[in-house]
Amino acid sequence: MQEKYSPADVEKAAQAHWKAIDAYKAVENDPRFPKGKYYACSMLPYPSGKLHMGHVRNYTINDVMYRYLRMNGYNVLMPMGWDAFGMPAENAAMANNVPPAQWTYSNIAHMKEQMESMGLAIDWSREMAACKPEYYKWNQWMFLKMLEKGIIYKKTGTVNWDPIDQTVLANEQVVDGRGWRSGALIEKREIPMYYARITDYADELLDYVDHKLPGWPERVRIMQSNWIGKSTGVRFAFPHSIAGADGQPIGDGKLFVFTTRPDTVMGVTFCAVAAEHPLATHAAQNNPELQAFIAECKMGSVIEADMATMEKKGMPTGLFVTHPLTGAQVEVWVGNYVLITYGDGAVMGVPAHDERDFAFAKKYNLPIKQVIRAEGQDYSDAAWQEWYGDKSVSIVANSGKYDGLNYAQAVDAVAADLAALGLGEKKVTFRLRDWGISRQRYWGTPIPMINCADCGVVPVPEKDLPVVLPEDCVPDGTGNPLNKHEAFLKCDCPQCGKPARRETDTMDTFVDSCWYYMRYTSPGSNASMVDARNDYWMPMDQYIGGIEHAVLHLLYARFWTKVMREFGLVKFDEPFVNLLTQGMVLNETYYREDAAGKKTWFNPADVELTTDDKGRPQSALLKEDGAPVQIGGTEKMSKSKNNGIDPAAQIEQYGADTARLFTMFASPPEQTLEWSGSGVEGANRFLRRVWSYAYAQKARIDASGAALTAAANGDAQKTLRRELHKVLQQADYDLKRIQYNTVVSACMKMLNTMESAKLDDSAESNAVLSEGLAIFLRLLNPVAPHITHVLWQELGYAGDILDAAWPQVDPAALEQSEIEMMIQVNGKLRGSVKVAKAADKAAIEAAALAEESVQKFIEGTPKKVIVVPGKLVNIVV
RNA sequence: GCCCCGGUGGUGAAAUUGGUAGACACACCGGACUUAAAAUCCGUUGGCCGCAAGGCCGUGCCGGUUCGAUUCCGGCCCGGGGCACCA
Repeated sequence: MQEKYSPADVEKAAQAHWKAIDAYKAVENDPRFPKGKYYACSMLPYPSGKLHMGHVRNYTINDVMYRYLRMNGYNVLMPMGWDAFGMPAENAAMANNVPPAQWTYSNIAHMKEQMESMGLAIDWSREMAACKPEYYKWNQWMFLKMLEKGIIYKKTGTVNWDPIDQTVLANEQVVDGRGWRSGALIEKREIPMYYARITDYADELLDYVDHKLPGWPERVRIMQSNWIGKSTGVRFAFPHSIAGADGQPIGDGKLFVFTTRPDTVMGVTFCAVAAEHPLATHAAQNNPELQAFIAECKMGSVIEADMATMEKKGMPTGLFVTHPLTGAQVEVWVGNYVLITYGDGAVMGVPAHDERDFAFAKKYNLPIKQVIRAEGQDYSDAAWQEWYGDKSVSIVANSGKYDGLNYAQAVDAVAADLAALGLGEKKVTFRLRDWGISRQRYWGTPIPMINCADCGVVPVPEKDLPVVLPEDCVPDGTGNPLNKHEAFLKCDCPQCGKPARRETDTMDTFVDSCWYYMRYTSPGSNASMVDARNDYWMPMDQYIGGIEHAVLHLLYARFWTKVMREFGLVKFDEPFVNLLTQGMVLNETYYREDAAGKKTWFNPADVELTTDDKGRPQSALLKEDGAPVQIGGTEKMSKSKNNGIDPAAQIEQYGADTARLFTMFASPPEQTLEWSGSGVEGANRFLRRVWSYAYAQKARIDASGAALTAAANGDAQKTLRRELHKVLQQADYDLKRIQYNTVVSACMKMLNTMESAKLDDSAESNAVLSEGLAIFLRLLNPVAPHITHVLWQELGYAGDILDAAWPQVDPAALEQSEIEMMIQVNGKLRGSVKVAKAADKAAIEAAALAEESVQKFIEGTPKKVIVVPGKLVNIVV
């Protein structure tokens, strides 16, 4: 055994051993693991080139879970794969004139090496990459099945066009009116494309996320719920006879609106339509002023973020529609706050009971008619704002036959009357849109369709799948290179056999991540996308990934699963039973600002900090030139702030165990983690101490554990055993609730306890020590698998620590004849007293009252004495 | 604007969900070892008062419930995230 801890040697040896025995290959129904399967999976990485700290954190959490559960008898699966399609590869291709395929495959190779250097328990036999035909063939197969069932359909629609990336984005990919990757202002374009009917599943997706996913974090459930955005109300029409250019009534003579407050319908004093609404277009024909206003609205609507704060503006169209229940003529306005994309692009205006309508009516002097009062309140003294939002107390008033009805009654009555007129019905509206999956991009799954001059758009027959994406293209920034790839384009029409052209659009890469975690379960499955093995592993027991995927990926994957269920491919409703969203990794930032205000960011590794006597940072100097830089605060590690720490460099300097230990120790998995160079040093110092301690005690270790039963009679022995088992108990609890930072604390505490134990040289002491180290190494193993693997061997413990049984708390070790109880007087800590463990309440009370240190706080007889068993005594005076 | 999640020493954090606040670390300071430095080891470290024994205060702020509140309730302040003219 080496005297000094050498991470490089230790990790090389451990990793070679794992490789030699194929340690992490998971087999269905493996008899070695009696507790059954546990599928713990991380969100698959994009192969950007190298690992970042977010990956390290993600996979370490996954790995700790794996090792803990395996030692507890579970058949654990931890797979890995590559989100290998997507735009960065195209951008890199343009920059370096290399095909995306080549760039991607070499990145995968490099990142895989880095993962191996972390000592992760990955079953590589299940590795997948989204850009491999054997994978994306099944995207195409699902596409065709969904097309056949009408779950995918083609339509020409207004789409978000990203002018920098030259592609269409889903609504979800547009953030504040800008492309989620490029940051470019999004334009509207009309493009034919394929949509998936996720809205058909909106109700079920909402129901499960609201009520049936207890293993998901509350905030993710709320985010999804908001995203789906269910509203219940009534959709109804205002009849009219406004005719268009063709002489026919526009919209069949009906102006449809949607409202969640049909109980206020008698208070309508105007209608407002979106700038894009047919009535607006019609009215503008001979009205240049309105034309200009509509143009202004369309311009403004590009930047959604500004819309919320934008002033409510409108203009009358001069057109009138008929109120369906009163017959009154209602003027139609164009309003800049009405969205063409929601409902029917038109709203009824009830200024008395809607904040926006109220502001609008005030501004343009439109009538305000109150038709709601609060329960128990007079009609006259109710101000609209106070109870508009609270449907539970509103009563209809000033509305003829509806007077006196509460919300639910009014909705029913109004809906029934509108239905009788054939003008409306109850309706549920969602914020969620159908998912546009076509992308005008090269590096993705080809959409398996063929355009034939005679037959039109024809699906590729299943037998001809996969439609293989050529891997030799180099995009040049002028659109999709497939459009120039004759060998790809050229094909025969499956229907008529005549020469035809292939569709060149590819699928959104979110399709790839919809089901990859199921493909892991069925590697090599050629006859179907997943096989019987999927039934064994899925649904996934634990999914781990970043909060940034709380809506998009997780919603699409849930949708996809439900479609697969419909096709009989899976038997469950939801793919992910438990979800852990790990926190971001942060680091300090340093910058200099030039005269023009442009900031240059410096990597923390190149900056020297000076601190005051409390250790607070005072100033920062760039190592290179010794001149000061500004301290910019702690932010998410990113390229743009140049505050990333390279995991490879950390592993090189300290070893993987140190990197793992630090990332687990610094904060709980779900919280943000602040990088700290000295914290890493501390983690490394701990592992060096572990090694030195094991080295020093090696001669005393009796790995057989034979002497233990007779041992532990001395006070020091008992105390040590008690401490160790107590800490183990706590650590077990923390492992179960995935609070790994305190598990590391527990390891540190154990080492401290063993080091300071005052043991003699007896065989009994040696036995206690042997037990202690065996517990300690196994507890530390999930976090630091390499050093514990080697020490387990060096100290002569039996077998491979990987499959050692998890240490069990010995209740006998925890037993104490005497316990210390705290004494409070009026809730304030005043002293403590040792009492026999078996002491009854009266005895404890007496002992507490007799305690000298507390007596001076007690005058006369105590009013009351509260005894909390095993904890404390509170004396109330 | 609405909806979430946070706020605890100089710093990261803990407190098994109402029972000893600050575990475990980092940093700082002091000491040992060393010719010296690094490494290592030992010790102090929430604030205030006090020579000390000890006392008082203390988990963003103000109240409340309770024998007892970081934890529960009400109202504010601050930070982070999500949604945002959604009818």
